[in-house]
Amino acid sequence: MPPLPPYHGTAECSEVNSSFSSRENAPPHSSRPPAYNDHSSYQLFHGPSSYSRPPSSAHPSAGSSEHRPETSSEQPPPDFPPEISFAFLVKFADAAFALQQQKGGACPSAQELLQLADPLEPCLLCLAALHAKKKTIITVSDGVSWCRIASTQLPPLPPGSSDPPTEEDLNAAALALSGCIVRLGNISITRTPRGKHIILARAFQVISQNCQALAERLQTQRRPEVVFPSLPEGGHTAPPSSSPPSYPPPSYPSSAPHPSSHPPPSYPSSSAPHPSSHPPPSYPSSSAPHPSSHPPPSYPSSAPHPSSHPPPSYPSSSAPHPSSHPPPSYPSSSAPHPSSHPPRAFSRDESVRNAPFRQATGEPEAAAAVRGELRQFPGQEPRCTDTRQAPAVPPAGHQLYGQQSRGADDLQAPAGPQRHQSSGSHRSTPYPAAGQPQQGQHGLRPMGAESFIPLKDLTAYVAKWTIRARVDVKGDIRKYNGARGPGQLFNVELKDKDGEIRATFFNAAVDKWYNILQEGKVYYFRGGSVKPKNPRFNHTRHDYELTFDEKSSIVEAESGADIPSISRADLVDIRGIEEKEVNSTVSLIAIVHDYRPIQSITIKSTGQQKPKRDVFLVDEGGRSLVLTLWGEKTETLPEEQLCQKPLVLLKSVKVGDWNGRKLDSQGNTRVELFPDGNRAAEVQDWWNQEGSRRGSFASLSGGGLAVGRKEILKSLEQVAQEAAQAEAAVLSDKGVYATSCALLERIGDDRFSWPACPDCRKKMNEEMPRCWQCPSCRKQCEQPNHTYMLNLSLMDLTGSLRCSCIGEKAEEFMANTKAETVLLLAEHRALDEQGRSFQDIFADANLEEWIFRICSKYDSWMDEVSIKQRVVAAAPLFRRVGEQTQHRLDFVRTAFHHLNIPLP
DNA sequence: CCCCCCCC
Repeated sequence: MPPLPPYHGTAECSEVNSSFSSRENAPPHSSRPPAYNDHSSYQLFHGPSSYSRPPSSAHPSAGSSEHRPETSSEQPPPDFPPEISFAFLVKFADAAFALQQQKGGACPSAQELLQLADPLEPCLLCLAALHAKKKTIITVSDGVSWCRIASTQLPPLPPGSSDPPTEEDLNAAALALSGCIVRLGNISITRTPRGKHIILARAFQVISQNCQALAERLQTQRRPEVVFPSLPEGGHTAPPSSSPPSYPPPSYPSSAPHPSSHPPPSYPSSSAPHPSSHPPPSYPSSSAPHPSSHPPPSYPSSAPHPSSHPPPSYPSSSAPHPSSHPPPSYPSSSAPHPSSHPPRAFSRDESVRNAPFRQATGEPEAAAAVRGELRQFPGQEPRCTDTRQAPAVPPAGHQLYGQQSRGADDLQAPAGPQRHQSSGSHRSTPYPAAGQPQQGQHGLRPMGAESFIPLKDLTAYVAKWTIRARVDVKGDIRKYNGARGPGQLFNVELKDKDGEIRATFFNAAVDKWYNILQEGKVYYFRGGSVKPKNPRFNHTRHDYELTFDEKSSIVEAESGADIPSISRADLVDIRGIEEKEVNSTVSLIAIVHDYRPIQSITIKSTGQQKPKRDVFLVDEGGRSLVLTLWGEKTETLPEEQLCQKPLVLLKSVKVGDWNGRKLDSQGNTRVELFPDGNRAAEVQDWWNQEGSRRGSFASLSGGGLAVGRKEILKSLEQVAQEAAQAEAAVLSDKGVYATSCALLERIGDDRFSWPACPDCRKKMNEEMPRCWQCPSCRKQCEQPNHTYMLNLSLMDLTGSLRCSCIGEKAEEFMANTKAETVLLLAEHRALDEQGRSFQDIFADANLEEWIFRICSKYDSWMDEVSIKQRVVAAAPLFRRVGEQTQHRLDFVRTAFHHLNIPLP
């Protein structure tokens, strides 16, 4: 297709103009130019093209036209079929606007918009098509502009094709779509994190094949791509309208009912599997045609349906606009615009300029941050050629410690675990020169008196040495089975003023020294052996390591104030951990703002039990991060401390990547309550003044899902494929985990919970009113624990995926409402405090984009084993469609203003 | 002489 821009792979395209128009909704108005007809607003947003253009006097959208793409000034060919139009997308706006009026200014819900847009079946001329990666990419035109639409449906195959069809068959079939008029079913528009728009058609159907000549003619002419007005970042799925097409501009009065120029679509409604002669492409396990992608429209009969009801005519005398926005009086076109949204230009370029997400949209910080990370994954749009890259979201409150001077900022040496009780008193202790041991405070002259050497000077070639060092970290005792039988050992990390080294104690030395050595204290060490370290296991800043035995000499030193405990330069803040590589080691100071009970975990490899406790850390960045304390480290933070939300220093914790980022204690982790130093004071001050007043913190890990930079996002197709290819052992055990960015198209609202046993979670039976029994564990209680089991339909460019979501995680999709509440709403047909019915709660969840953590596992039901997907965590990506609608409505007002049309 | 670092 030489005149058409090359296909870049992702059906990215084209935003069809979904902006708002006045059209039929516009009242008759004296200033309205005669040429202002059904399509003038289309031009307004679409650029100077094609359809009859309003005189420029009525079209003063200054500042916008120069941003528009060059568009052809041609009319569509006169023989162009009337059903072909992009206007269906524009219609949506009218209907939404009308609905907003009806709702007294409130935004239509996503569900309402969806119903407005029903049946979502525009007809367009196919100029070109191709089939790739189970997608059919159709380039369609309305005679003036073009866009691409992706569908997961196969192109219709000629009879006699092999089954399953080969790639060649599919490509040939796609090619044959050129010149056909296709009806596109079940359309949605989504916006990718990088601002591209993707139009998806769940299904398409060829309704006429004899427009080849038309298509060829158009293919040889350069025609503009349809461009959406630039929407705010976070722009989102807009179910477009598809009322009976109205092209070319007819001359019916603007307020008249829409002439229904077409018979109702002859194929079943969009919710049914498409009756194509060929089955839809089959994805592993998940790709069956969506059985109920849209509920049957239960649209209130009084609502204006764009295709069946005359749109409201908004008499100019009507009451003041009930919108929450400034009453738009719009006295004249020269008056300052009252809208908070300036007239917008409608080019992609502008959407780039608007890119700084948070500022532009007030989007929640977490979502912006997630998106900031998403921009790190060009793989999400593999062939995306544009270079726009919104600036990374700067981590709020982020501070750099690396450049700080040492010394004053360094933490002072702790005297032991209860250091905070004697804070700061060591600071004035004069620093003794190395090699000149001090007189003991009690006249005691320790054996180190002869001299000691700095750690950094210690090598295998120093014959007889004494060192003076702090036990910076004392590791746990570890049992092992070596070549020479079982043994035990522990490590310490020794530190002096300007060096560090690791030392190990084996077997008898463990018995002798483990209890004597105390973390944080300073000792003179003598009689150890020095050997080169193995850098694979030992990451200290020293080339050697030490071994002490039971005959070594270790004597506590009198003071250690000269040896800083930890340098501020070594401390990271929580936001900084996002950047850290998985498995790296970090140290930080933070507040423990929450904690979980100690659990006993069975270690898979050994079968032994190990205690574990999750605690939640926060610092002035406001991000929460979970730290798992393992084994004996659980004892470092006892409950009575935890409940006071203490300040802690964590030295050498490992960065993990479960649900984003987390931390794990290691054998050599040091946990210190109430550390000293500037950094400690900083965090504590923040907590005292601000943090402690906040109820919750956005999580970098744990409950909510934050996608770390290193996380690879997978398409739903990949998720299903990789699950299908995974080892059976993994699928039946842990499951295969993947993270995906997708649209939550719908949550099934029939059977969304089960009465779970509070003890074993099995389904309980109600033996009699207020008497439930668990058939599994025999527990009896008055009230079961109603637990969500949601059926989610996810959708992305590559297809759809059915997932379940169980338990508390599911509450996130349900406006944080408990299953029991939703059940009650359903039972009593009641409304909650926000006036929502149970269907509203489901409806409001639809069409939101999330980052999903999906676990694929074997599941057996009725003796049949299949792979099931479960959402184990999710982070919202964009704001609601409804919010976007609000923005678009503002946009309409601006347009009305510029057209000199008074708003009703 | 160890060198494991865990669980959802």
